Amino acid sequence: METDSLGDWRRTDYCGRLNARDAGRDVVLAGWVSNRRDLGSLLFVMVRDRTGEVQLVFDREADADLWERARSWRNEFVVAVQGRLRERSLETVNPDSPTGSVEVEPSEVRLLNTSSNPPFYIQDDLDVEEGLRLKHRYLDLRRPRMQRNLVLRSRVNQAIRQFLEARDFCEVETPYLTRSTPEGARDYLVPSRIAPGEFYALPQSPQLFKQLLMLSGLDRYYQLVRCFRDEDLRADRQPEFTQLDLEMSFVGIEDICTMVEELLVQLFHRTRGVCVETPFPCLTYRDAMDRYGSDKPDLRYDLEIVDLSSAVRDSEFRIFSQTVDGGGSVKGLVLPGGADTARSRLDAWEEAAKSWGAAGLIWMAWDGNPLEGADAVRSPVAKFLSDADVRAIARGADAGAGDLLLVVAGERAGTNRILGRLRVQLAEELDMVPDDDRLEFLWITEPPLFETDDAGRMTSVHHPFTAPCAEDEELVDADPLAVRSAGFDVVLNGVELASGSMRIHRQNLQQRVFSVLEMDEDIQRERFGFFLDALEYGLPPHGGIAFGMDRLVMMIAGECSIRDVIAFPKTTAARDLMTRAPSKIDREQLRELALKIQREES
RNA sequence: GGAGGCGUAGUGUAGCGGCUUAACAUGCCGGCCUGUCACGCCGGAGAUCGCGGGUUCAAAUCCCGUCGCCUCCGCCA
Repeated sequence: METDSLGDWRRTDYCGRLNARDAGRDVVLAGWVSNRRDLGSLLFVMVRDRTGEVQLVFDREADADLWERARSWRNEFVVAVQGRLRERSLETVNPDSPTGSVEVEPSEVRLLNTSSNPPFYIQDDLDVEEGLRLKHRYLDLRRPRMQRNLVLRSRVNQAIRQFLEARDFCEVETPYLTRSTPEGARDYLVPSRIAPGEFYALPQSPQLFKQLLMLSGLDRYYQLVRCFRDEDLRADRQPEFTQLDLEMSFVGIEDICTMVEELLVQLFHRTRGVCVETPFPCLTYRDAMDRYGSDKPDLRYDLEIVDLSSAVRDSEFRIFSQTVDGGGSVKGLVLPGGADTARSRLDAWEEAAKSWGAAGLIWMAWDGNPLEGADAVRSPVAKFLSDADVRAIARGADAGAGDLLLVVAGERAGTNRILGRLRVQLAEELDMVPDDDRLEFLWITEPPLFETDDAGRMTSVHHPFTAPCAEDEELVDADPLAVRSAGFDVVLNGVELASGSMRIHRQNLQQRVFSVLEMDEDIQRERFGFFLDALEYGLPPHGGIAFGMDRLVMMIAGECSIRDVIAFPKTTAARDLMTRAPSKIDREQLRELALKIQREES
């Protein structure tokens, strides 16, 4: 099909911004045909650009030649049109469209490019396999909703920069080709051509660089920076992701937190027009685990974990009393009005709890008034419980008639974890998560500094540069697992949005922490020598935080997957279906990098 | 590494041993239509049922394997 050149035509307006106030003007528009309605000698064509769409009207009686040309247009053809914008007559106004009060009467049109029929409709309420969207991402991104998300993301970035620049933060770029520092996630590695057999690692975060910038005296640093972690993917996790990384010198936790709250208030106000309340509620890690069984609890619903340990300490039911005797916990969740829950569902919950490591899940349903004692409750263990037990449990759980109590007994941390997962599942299954735009921010503070991994080795909960709480510093060598860190996370609706901490700024403490992590001096020198050297030259007290930008934008956009706010994301197998990366490389490239591919064992 | 779900015209689904020449919707192509906006009406084309193997007289349908996508667990300092 023959196409025209744009020539000297220049767009005067974006389609989506036209309204009745513009009526009477001559306009030049350019965009993609989004829809045609051919009524015979009358033809309506919608033209779409980044901002929206507007209707063109071609009338054979008005201009047979133009009408004939427009009739050959198909969806997604690229067109430019020159014409008069006119107000629609009252009966023909479309109240559902932002530009529904106007239409364009073209005087001349140019077909700038044709298009094959796209594999899916370019419209918002589409329901196609995500793989197909990713393969044709450039078309997926033509959808208004995706464009809105990209524009939103740009605005968020802009608002962040403006906020931080106004507070004397300085954006510094740090290297992507850097040194592998084992610990933490798997590195993405880049072979060096010039140094055969040696590798760069892509940064898991600019952590050490930003601390060194504090040493340099930059005082306040930030960066919107790509980070890389070679771990398995999730709906909220990509192998390359963007962080808002920032660091401040001569501050305490509260300075960083206050500033972050102000930033979030401004961000949500500017981009979504909502008021975020500050200060955010604050939970210690321990409280969060005890009350919600999670270090990122969703506070949009209650369903708090109740501790029944003291209520059942002297219970005749041995499983309860012995658990408490042995230092464990008996805890539960109360479902108000849940007494009539179907047996099959209770069984399914027990199965789930067992799959998470629970010895069992005991349910107690109060059909009558709990004060009546054992007669009022139905439970598989009812026969083991005395009247006094049942009353004490009901009191401890604050359960009333019609309520259901789900109980797990066992070691404290495990019990919390299991109930925490059950809490999330119950909330989803029973529709307890409000579907309004509620935003429940909170801080989680004082997480442990260390934990042990499966093999019993000591590892950092956050990273090895996190400072311990001042009052716990003495415990670092003596009882490392008891040490609380000066770390803090921002949680929003059950999603970890940001994680920060005060950092270690004295070499001696840093070395003690490395030692706890079972790194002897040789290993410390080999892995972090440059950093330990630097610590001799006056590192100021400092701390910082890093936001997951993909998650943040996802939350602001109201999307459920970070893939919907990333222009070109990867699948759960870390593939790019559009470019088909990763891909094999040719022998010559391998040779140049001094690499050999080991044949797969079959 | 593990668990689950999905895979059938361009797209979204139905069919789940033989009533199928694989159905429906939408998109696409053609025709008709002067106020549509999910336009409408009429007609048409379009599918090696993801791939490979097996069971069976007979497989889209059952079994095994494999690939791809999604969700979750492990993992993500």
